[in-house]
Amino acid sequence: MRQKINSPINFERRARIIKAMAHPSRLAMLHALADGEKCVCDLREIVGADVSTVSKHLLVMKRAGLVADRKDGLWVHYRLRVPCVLDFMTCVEAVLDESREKACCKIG
Amino acid sequence: MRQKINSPINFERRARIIKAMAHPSRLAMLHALADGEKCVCDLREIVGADVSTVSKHLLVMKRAGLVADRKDGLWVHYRLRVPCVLDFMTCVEAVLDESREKACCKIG
DNA sequence: ATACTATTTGGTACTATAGCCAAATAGTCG
DNA sequence: CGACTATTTGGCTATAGTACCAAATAGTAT
Repeated sequence: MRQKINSPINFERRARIIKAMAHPSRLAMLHALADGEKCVCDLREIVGADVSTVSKHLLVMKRAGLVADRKDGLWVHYRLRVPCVLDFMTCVEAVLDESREKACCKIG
Repeated sequence: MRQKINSPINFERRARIIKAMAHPSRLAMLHALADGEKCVCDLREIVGADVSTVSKHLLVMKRAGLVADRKDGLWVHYRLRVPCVLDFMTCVEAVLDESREKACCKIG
């Protein structure tokens, strides 16, 4: 049975997913995964943090359902599970643009 | 001059916006604002928290550029500034669906 | 000015998140 | 097995976010 769109429980579930994206390093990783899966070591280089930190970030995103992993020998490869999350960035940029407009160019 | 799409500073800016959405009450408010502006008192009823809490949530979203406010006598009306943020919910639901599928119906 | 209403701000207690180091686990290769 | 590499986990500290109450602010109306 489907939840009502505006039931509190639904907002909690959605917030968990959105929260899992709400970190610069995690956004950078999602962006990097756009062109295919990457091992933790690759992602570590991209975000430039301790491997353990990166691993924990990935766990957060995995639990949220944003990424999936695949073990291959010593390496664990992560991949985007629902690529549409990246499309959202266009809208996020629109928020930034709108803010810039209001901050610098509006008269009165 | 435009920032490179994957510059660290850009991920920070985007994370700030996404973080401002990453709370059940704030999502509920954004959803409620879809059909036009609402006063703080309306939003308070919708989320069922202390007015001061609601006010602080709104400040977070205002600073992020998600909502704008307009004073009218005693009331302050908030409105969505960039409605496309709500379109993202379709994708968030896809993440939830994908998770449900993997959890319950996949064989092997 | 006083009484009243809507909203914001300050303070504080509580919980959650992030980062790093060190240690544990898992797999490869000689 | 022992040495080595990739990743995860545990533990700790620092920082950030949340919620409520109480007090301050702002506007209306008498």
